[in-house]
Amino acid sequence: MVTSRMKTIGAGELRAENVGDSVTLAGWVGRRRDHGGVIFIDLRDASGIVQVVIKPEDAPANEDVLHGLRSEYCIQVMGTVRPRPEGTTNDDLPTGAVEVVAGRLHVLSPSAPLPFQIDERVDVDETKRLQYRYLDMRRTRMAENLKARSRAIGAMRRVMERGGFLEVETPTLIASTPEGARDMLVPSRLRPGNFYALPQSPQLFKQLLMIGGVERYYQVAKCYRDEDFRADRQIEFTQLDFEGSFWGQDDVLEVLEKIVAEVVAELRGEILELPLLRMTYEEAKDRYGSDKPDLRFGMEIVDLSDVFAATEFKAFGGALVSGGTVRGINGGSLDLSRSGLDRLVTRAKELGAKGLVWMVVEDDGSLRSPVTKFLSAAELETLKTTLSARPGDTLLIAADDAGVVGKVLGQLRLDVGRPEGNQELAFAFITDFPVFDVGEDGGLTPAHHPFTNPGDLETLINSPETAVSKAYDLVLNGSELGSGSVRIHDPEVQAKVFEVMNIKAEEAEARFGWFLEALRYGTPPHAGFAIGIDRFVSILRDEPNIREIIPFPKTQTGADPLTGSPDRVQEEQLIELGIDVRPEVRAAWAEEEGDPGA
RNA sequence: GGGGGCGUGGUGAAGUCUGGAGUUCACGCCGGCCUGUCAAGCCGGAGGUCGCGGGUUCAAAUCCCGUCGCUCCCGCCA
Repeated sequence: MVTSRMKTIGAGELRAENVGDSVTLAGWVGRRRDHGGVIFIDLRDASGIVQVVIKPEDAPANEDVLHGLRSEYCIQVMGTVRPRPEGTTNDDLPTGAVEVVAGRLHVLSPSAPLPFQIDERVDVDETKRLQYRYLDMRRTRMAENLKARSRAIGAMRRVMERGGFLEVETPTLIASTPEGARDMLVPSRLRPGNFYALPQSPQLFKQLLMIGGVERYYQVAKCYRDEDFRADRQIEFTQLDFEGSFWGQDDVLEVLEKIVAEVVAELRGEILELPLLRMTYEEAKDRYGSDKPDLRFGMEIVDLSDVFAATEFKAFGGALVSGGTVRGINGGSLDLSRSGLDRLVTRAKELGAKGLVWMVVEDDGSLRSPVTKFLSAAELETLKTTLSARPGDTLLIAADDAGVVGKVLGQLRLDVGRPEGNQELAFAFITDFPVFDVGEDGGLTPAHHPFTNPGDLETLINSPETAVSKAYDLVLNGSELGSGSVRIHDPEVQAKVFEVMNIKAEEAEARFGWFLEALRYGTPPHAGFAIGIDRFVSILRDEPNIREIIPFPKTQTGADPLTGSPDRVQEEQLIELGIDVRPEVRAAWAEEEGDPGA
């Protein structure tokens, strides 16, 4: 596979049919088993591992290097493939039926003693792994993840090419837009005091491509958002970004289905059943308390407002009277102790609930709970029926306004029910997102970027809090894989949306005037999507975070332990850029360098 | 900005709650023996400022305060 003048075949490619071949191998010394008279080496390269047998009498010229071979030496072996002697084959290796008898052997490059072992037996501290990422990626886990990432991108490209999409690169030094995530900034030398931003997405450029007549565009695009890190968030990440003209929502979702199915087939060898589930935002919030529901398990949120419509229990009745709701989940056979149940109550309060009612269904069907005495027998019976309660089940009930109840029960559902080690893939498209998120104070914040088609303009203007936009997310196992929307192609609508989103006309003109201008020249209706490749592959590989899928990721504080970035620059560079570091930061530097103990 | 967890020879862990000599285990490393192993085996050896600083104490890896690093989460991520 990766042959050259220095090697004729990959170590991992050797099979019984190669017996008798003279081969030249090159790779790294994995495990070395030195029996004094005979030495075995597991020779590893990008294709896999093969056993090399070295006997001094077969290779007298090598005598001086043989016993000096150490882990991760880079070597070249000229030898002959032969079947392993009876009883010494290794069924755990694809190459286990054969071995290579070494003739000449060259050390191409010795290795210093390793900072950690290359084998998979121990979880090495991640900072150490990142500091020596080039060694970490010799280990199976990282090597396989890099291959999976490459294959996933390859599968995506196949679908795009098949669909006639044009790959176009958009600039990564662009104008800053203060809405949304914080921009990563790059100072300009030619215009001192001015800054580029790195793109949070290619959004406006791909819309310009639609206006430019490209019709079908895609790009494997690096995106940048200067926000805090999470297991599934880095400040730079990669998306498959695509857009189509004369498209509506269903056109986008159908292409997405092809992409997702191709990638799943490539990495999991599974045929995905299409079409994927579609669910509205409202339904997802109602049934799962989340806009990215984990659909691998049930435990749905059930509205109990009718059950307790006339209750005398103040916690429930009070919430209902003030326009709130009572909802519950059947947690199934949780079998929690009293302290375990109390922890759920504490958790619910952390999440914003005033309290949480738990009930355990006893063997005789009666309900054990601190609050049963406040509830009528009829209420308890209806409750059991409504939640399909069976002996052993634990019921969790919260009462408050719908937003709080959804958030609390949605999170408890995940805390209590999320299946560990479940390899199932539960995809869903979440559609009909609201235009605005309504804050606790009733304030409106845009739920999407202002280029999203807001649907019905009348609704947007008269009751913006209920407006539903043509925006959709792709969700997998409770993770948001990406989002997209039908875009605005009418400059009048675009201006109106800026207005509703509290971006003043002069400001919109100053910042997006060029884009409003572009919309005026026969803009086709268009729609698109962007899918997060790091997240997608990390879930398909069952990895706990996206760093395992990124070759050179950053730590939670944005540092790269290998190269030492970010780093201070020379004063001359700052002068050239016309910028200076603020005095308080310089003071902190001085303190750091002065007397660290003080 | 806030909350939780972790930091002990090169690597991974135990020891920390309940203070008493850097103690232990596995891997690796170095040397020796060994001709069919594949996590090779046997024998011997080296290697640590218990993240860093301060405090309490006769005595601190262990208790207290601070700080740094890593990590998970909330906020944030239109």
